[in-house]
Amino acid sequence: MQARVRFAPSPTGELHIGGLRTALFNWLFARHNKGKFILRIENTDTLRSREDFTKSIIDNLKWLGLIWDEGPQIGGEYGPYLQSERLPVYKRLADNLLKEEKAYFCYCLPEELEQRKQKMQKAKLPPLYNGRCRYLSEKERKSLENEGMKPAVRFKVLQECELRVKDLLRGEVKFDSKTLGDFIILKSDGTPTFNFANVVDDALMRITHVIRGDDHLSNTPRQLLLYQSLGFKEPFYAHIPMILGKDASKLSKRHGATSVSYYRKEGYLPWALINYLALLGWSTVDSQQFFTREELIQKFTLDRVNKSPAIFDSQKLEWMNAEYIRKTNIHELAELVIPHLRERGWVGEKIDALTYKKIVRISELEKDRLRVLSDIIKLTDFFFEKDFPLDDKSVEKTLKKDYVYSLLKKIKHEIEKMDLLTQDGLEEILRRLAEKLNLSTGKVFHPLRIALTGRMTGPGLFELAEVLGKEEVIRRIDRALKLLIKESGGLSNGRTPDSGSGSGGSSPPPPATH
RNA sequence: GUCCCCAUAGUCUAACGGAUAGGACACCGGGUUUUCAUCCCGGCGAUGGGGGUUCGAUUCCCCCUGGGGGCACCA
Repeated sequence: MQARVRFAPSPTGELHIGGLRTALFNWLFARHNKGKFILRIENTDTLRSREDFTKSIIDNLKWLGLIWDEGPQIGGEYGPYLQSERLPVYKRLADNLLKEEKAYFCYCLPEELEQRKQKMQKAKLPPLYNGRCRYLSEKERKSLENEGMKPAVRFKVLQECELRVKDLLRGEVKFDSKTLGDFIILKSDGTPTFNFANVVDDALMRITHVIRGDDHLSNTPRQLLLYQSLGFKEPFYAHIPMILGKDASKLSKRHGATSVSYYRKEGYLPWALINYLALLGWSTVDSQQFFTREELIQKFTLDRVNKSPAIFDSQKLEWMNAEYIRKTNIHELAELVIPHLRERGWVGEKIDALTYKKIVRISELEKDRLRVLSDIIKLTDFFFEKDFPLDDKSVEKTLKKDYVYSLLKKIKHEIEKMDLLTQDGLEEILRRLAEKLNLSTGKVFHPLRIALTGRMTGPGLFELAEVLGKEEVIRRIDRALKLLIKESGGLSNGRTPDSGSGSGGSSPPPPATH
């Protein structure tokens, strides 16, 4: 028998990290077993379901490469795959249950139910439905109906019995039907509830293995009852551990970003996300960390899925993303980085050959510093903006040393003599200059770095200077010189500069004259 | 409250009932580098508690504790 599994998100929000992990395990299971992976949209909550969420979920799954074999947009022989298009199916099966007296109409109002529930909780009783509408006579029903009451359909939990969930991960889990209580299968507006729609669709879509979050384990006995009453064969179950937030409660918005869209926007690579998530609750004997797609499919089996919940560690995800960025070749990386540059307004829709070359080179230079793709923005402003800001601390600590003014002048002079500013050429000039002035190389490199980039950190000085080009480098040195003139104007008006290095022998720059 | 699930370092995890309890992230130290990052080397750090079973328990059983989830006309 061919394995058929499904991912059945409800479009009441963005695709969630936890949902994605469930989708991933299903997908891996299907691919590993050469079975089918089915996508079904559970949009029976008419109030909260939104079409744009459906679109977004579908879009994100595609982005991640978790492609389904049957489902929205591609169809399949067990469709439709949107629950909102399957209403007649649920109605028909609910009618059958009514006819067989396995279900009954319930006229209780939501407010009544809520009140009763609270009472029972106060009395420290399990808050189950009390069965008020279970034994209504035909007459009573008619009169309620005449009052215009729209009933819900409630499933009758008849016999007291032990329900056994055969879970592939946890073994046999037993439940007592007494703890269940009659539950609604069709709401008064005619839409099915989760337990009902889920069972009906899984059965009709020939789902063989239900792989889903641990939080559904306690729903399973109700579903088992439905399978039996409907005359369907129950599937195999695998309840995988949930993903928790830092405080070990169910991962939710208050733990920070949980939507796949967010990670996509930030610049996480789809496979990094998948690789990281695969390791949350699953592992190989040797604790292998990195997997190619083929490897993961080949190695993934349910029997190596852990039973205990896992805390989502965004730091490790970030590390893994950085690892994958480093493994990306520079042309691919450039392509990945371009949308971020575009969004920032640093490049336009059309990119000419020269700009493209520059982006490729910058990607290469910054590669080791990127943890997420959007980091490119804060790292490379000096490559794209003429008037990038200078870091105050760096200016204070390094640029304002009194030997720097004359040093920068000399560097500028040397550069002006070059035909073309090349990486090697600049290095030679600066090293020679350092030797001549009896300065350590650092003393020469650092001030120039700040003049060119505004900060102490970044790619190799010679490399980045070559990207900037001769003219721009000179312009930036001038900018720094002007700044020093202004600053020292202030200094000569009272404050004394804290003593400089002594070597270098430069005279203090002239006071500003404006 | 009740039912169910879970329990190895801060985090993710490995370990036929038999190793100094292994790996990864984070953290700390050192080295390489013009800086940052990368890279390399090293370090810190765990079987929740109590009972059994056994020659021997991380591993099997029971109790306790702790955490989580369900008990909706949400999914």
